[in-house]
Amino acid sequence: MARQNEGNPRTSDKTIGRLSLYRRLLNVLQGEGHRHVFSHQLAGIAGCTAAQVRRDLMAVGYSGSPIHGYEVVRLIESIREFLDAPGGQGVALVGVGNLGKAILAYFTGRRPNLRIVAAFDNDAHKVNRVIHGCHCHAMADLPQVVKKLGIRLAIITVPANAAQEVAEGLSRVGVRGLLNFAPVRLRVPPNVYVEDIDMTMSLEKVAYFARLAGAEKEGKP
Amino acid sequence: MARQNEGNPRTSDKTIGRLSLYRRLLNVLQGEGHRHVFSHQLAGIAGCTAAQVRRDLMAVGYSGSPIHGYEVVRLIESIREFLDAPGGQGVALVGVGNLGKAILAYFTGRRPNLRIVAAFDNDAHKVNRVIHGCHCHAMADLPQVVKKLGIRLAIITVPANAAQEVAEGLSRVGVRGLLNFAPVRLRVPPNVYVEDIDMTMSLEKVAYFARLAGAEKEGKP
DNA sequence: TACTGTTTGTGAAAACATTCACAGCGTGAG
DNA sequence: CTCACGCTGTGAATGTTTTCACAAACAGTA
Repeated sequence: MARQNEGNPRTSDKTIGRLSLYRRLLNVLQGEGHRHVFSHQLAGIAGCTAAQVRRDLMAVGYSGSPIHGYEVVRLIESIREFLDAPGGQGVALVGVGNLGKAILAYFTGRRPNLRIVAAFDNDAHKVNRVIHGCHCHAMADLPQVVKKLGIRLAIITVPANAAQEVAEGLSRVGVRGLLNFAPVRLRVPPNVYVEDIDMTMSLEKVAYFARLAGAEKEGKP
Repeated sequence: MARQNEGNPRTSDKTIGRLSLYRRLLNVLQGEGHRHVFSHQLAGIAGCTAAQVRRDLMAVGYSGSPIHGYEVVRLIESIREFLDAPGGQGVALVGVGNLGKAILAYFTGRRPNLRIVAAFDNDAHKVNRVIHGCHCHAMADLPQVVKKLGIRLAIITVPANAAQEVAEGLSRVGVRGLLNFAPVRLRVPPNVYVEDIDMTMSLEKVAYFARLAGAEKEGKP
């Protein structure tokens, strides 16, 4: 079995993100009946350059042909091998408010490799009910449930003031990756990876750059 | 009036994001009664280095004192002047599904400078109702409403297959910034800024790096 | 067979972002 | 007054990501 090159310079954050994107695009292409794809085509759909695509694909260790480009099926498979945990991973969702529910709905029936297998909330009205196909447990049961299901990933959709405590609780029971929607910077042990989705920040970025774009009347000649 | 330095190297994406973050942290500090703050303190809360904070703050053109650090109130004000449009900007939200509703709820009563002033959907059950404090219009009325309210920013929370069309429609009626939640790369005119929030991609990133962190048993000695 | 056109994979260069490190400053101690 | 301290602002160094540009590969054509 081909061990993925060992002392390699750790694949970057951004490359991983784009690989995930490429895979999704490739699935669409496959659905449309494409057998092969060139780097510049993928780049066109993904919104980046062909060189970027080729550079990213170096990480997964699958080579295309200079004549036919990349074989769609094989490339999808190679990305899957590179990105996904064998056998899939269960995900916990903590905080079943508006956003939490929306995310449950959003992820239901998507990538079967990453399934939300348990939700948690401390609102008695939600506990022990099934919401968008997912059982909602009491917060107090989090440690047992996480351990029993072997959960290593969690999505945090609790209010800002509860997020740090939740993150600590999750880290303590073996969770190694957090997708955090609370507008707070979490302090976690170094073996836990945190990805923040900060909608307020993103919206402010949009507002700033939209304003710039609008103000750019006198462009360069 | 101090014109913001003109031929300056365009302030980066990342810096803008962090400025938004600093502002939020500063608001918390202010609420806790802090009058002054040092770069290293801000860095500690924001999760970056002191040099980074100082470098970012160069963009806003407010200098701290080597003795007291930054005056919280004045710094907030300077960031506000730098980031915000004077008088605030209205935002449209297109697609009032689970996610759209959650976002309406999330942004209601936050930054008064960025308010969602109109929602759009083509589900007759939602049209002409007020959802989380926001009037929902029919998609067909989008051009008129956007023009009448002078909206230049929009949040896209429609299904993937409708997103491109919606983005084009918005671009056509003067919207200059899009916050896109649909898992699609939008093709828009170059004077429209797009920021993507791709939850699937983020979750896959978390899964990948969490797995790496877990596998790192034999660290370096 | 030889030549053409197109694409991959990848060193090298460029662009961009972060961190280092220090001059300069103002305060408080002596 | 003089000194020492701790912080800011920023030039320079370092690190990271993206882009350039070209050798190598090979199908098609004649």
